[in-house]
Amino acid sequence: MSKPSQTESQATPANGAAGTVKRKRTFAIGELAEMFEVTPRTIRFYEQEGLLSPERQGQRRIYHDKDRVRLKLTLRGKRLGFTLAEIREVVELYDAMPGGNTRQLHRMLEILAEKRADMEQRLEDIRLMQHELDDVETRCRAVLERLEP
Amino acid sequence: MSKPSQTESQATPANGAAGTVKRKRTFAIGELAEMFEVTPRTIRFYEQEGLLSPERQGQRRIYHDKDRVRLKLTLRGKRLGFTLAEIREVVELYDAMPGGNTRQLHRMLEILAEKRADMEQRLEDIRLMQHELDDVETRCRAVLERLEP
DNA sequence: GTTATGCTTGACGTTAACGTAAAGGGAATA
DNA sequence: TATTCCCTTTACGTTAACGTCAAGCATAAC
Repeated sequence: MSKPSQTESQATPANGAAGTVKRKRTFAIGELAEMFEVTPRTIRFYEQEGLLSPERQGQRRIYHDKDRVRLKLTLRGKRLGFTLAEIREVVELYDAMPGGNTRQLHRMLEILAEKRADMEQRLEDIRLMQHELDDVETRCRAVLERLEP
Repeated sequence: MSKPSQTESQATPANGAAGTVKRKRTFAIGELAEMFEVTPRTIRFYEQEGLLSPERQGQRRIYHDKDRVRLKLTLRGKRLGFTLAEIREVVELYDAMPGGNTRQLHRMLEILAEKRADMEQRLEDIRLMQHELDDVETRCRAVLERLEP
């Protein structure tokens, strides 16, 4: 595939040594980028699209663990073929949840149902694809068997 | 989603009535397009990209059942997030299979293994996503419970 | 001090996968 | 015969999701 279908490659934790107070770990954009094997540009782009809103210290962006999690979810959504707009829609509603009005909550349930149906369709597609892979491989090996003793 | 995640909506079989010889059914581009809920443009584009090679009668494209199947597989591949280039790579090798040399066959097995790994990653992503959906829905309903008696 | 590293904000470029409009052919139907 | 469909090719337009400079700031290392 063209997409980096990895999960998250833990970078070396620069702070938070054993025996120390579990200080809130933060990340620079480059660290986060390396973690997930994306470019800083990608992360800035996601921010511009309303998917992330990191803290600032002066100019610099400071990412907390919640940002890291959100990035992870975003990338997972991408691997599943969701557009950034779709992901943002969920994210925004999710942020508005505590204290969200009833209408928003119901809208959220609607979206959840849609996504769920989507996942089911994807599962079915994957199952079918796997069967085809099995099929092709079987035939492939059969031909090879006749060519190589 | 933006994508038409449907399977195939059987169009009315214009020929092949009961009791008739199972005449090879063919399709015009418009019929095929309607079947899969895509535009003719999309189908022509796939041909241009080497994914389809329909028969011609004069100018007109005539699609046989094998073309229909190939289109179906292509669209499934798309729903799974494969690029047209990736799909074509498999399709081309698949066409070259009977009579294909050993090297090609082994290359095919390689690709199959890759795709298989990809499917596994996708399954994992879907499982994780489903859990998150469950999670969010639970919390969503909890909040609603406190708002609506 | 200066060199290097890593960050910042523009801003224009690129690719995939089509969309859309123009101009025309041919057969069937009114 | 004229109109209506459905098809054809050509060609330029569009959108999403970044890539790729360029120019500049700040801090850490030498």
